[in-house]
Amino acid sequence: MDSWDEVRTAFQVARLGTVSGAADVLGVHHATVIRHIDALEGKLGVKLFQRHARGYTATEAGNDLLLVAQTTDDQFAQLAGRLRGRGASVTGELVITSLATLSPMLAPVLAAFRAEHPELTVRYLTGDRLFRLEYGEAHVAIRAGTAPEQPDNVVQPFIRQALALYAADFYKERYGLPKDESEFKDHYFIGHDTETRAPFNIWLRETVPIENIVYRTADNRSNEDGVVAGAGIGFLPVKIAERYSNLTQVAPPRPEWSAPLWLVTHVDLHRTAKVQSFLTFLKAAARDWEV
Amino acid sequence: MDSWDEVRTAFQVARLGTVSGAADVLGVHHATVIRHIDALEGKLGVKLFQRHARGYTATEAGNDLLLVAQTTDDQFAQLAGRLRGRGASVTGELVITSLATLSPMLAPVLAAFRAEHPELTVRYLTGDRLFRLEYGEAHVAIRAGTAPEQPDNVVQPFIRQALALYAADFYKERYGLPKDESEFKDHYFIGHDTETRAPFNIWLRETVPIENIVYRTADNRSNEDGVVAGAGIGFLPVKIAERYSNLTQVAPPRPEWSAPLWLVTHVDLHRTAKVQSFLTFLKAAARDWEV
DNA sequence: CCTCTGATGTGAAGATTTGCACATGAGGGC
DNA sequence: GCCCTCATGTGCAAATCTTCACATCAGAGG
Repeated sequence: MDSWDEVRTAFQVARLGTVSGAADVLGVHHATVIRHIDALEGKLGVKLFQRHARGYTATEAGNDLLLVAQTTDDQFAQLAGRLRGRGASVTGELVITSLATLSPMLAPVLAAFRAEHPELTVRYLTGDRLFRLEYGEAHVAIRAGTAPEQPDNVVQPFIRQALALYAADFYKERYGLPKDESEFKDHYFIGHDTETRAPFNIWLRETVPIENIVYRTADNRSNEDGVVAGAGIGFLPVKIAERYSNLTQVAPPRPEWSAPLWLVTHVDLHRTAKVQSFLTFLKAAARDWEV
Repeated sequence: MDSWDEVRTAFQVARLGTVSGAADVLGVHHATVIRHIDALEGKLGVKLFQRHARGYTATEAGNDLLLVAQTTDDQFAQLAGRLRGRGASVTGELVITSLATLSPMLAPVLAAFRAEHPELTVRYLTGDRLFRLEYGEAHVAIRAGTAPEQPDNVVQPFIRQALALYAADFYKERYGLPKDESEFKDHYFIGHDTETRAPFNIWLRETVPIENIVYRTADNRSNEDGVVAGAGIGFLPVKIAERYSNLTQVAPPRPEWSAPLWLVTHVDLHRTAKVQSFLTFLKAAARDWEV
């Protein structure tokens, strides 16, 4: 059965009883209908209809086909309805991936977005490995660093996350706070263990003597924990630091410290209402994360 | 959803994950598959797949389609199996129509044929009105008289039903029997009420004085009842007369009395195994009905 | 009885679909 | 690191399918 269109044609003929009627419904010429039927009967080796001058009447085989094709027609109609609706509405799954750092900021946004769209299921993926948009693993990715340049991805600038230097009360009581940058050499800092291309990290290594970077971590979460514990002065996103009452801002955020974030979507999904709707929502919510 | 073939293409792509694989299975070029998908997505306004260099992965919409199309594919496969089997096997209905006269002879044949084909349902239609093969009312018709000449019907000569003259015991005891044709003028006969073109009836009216045809009936069954009741000498098919023990053959069957019978089938059904099988069976069984 | 309408059926022209060739790109294995 | 394989994607020619025009036929209605 390798031609579903012919089944569809036969279905309409069986339903309506005439070739001409079926041709009208299908929007094709009646000759086409006749040829479809002939072809189908030839392939199946069964007569589906008895031909007479007043129309086609279905044989037993034709009636059997009618029943099967009727349900198919119904199911396809339902499917088309669902699919067309899905294209224009915000339902189903929305899969977001980002660096784990952004989780505290993103979580309330995702929760609010889902609250606006009750039929939506949010999947928020963070992890060490990069989730690949190309394979449908996510609808939207938030990436840091230099602009990704993969061909099938739609990349747009998001925000520059405001970063500032913070010290915990424990540190302040023990070592005091630097009044300005010139006193940094007399203080202890928290930095990345490995040399990264992150702007604030480069700035840190250029400004502070390497021996003053006394607490080094491998990931952002550990870095945050170190700052909060008073292991040294360290960089934190402003939005994160605001969550702790025991932190004092040592220096206000500067643009040159922050790496740009990028919103990345797959080109196939970028135009969908679901993705567009979320992007708009996200950008509005992120306005005050900016430097 | 006005192109089931495109759904079928999308189904194979969703199932296999690659355009090339789907193209192989479908027996078309991969470019065709791509265009089908593009067309379908365009019509539905939804992305069914995310394209990447290693293949196509289905979106939620694509997975939805996959589920629906999978059942469709299964059902069509089953249907094709049933239909193809039906073309080559003797199952379903077999609808026969004939003059009511033939019922006594036909019934045992139909019973035996059905016994050979347990999946067959026999519908034997007799009645005043002619059942029309063109409208699918019957698979096989047995007609009397001159050869029917409708274009869509396949007509083949069947048999000439052996007719003979019979008298019942009641008649014989009261009037005796004619020794030969010359004594017919002294006997009473049973004939058709209206002038028919049936050969035996024409012969009767030419041979026997009209006033000797004293019992006239409108249909064959009444004619038979009249003969059996001894209302006069009358024509009966030999096969029918044999069923009665109280009948004496007044004159043996003659070819010129009998009208030819014809087997008629609709051209669309004539080549099917069911019809062919029945025709063969019927002709074998009818060999001894012949004149 | 005759016409008129609305069916099916078929050969030829036209339009759409398909197939082909080639380009491009991503992984896997040596 | 490089090649080799196997994907997708696209312009153009070819083949198929569709449409058109016309023929035929059955039945309804005067």
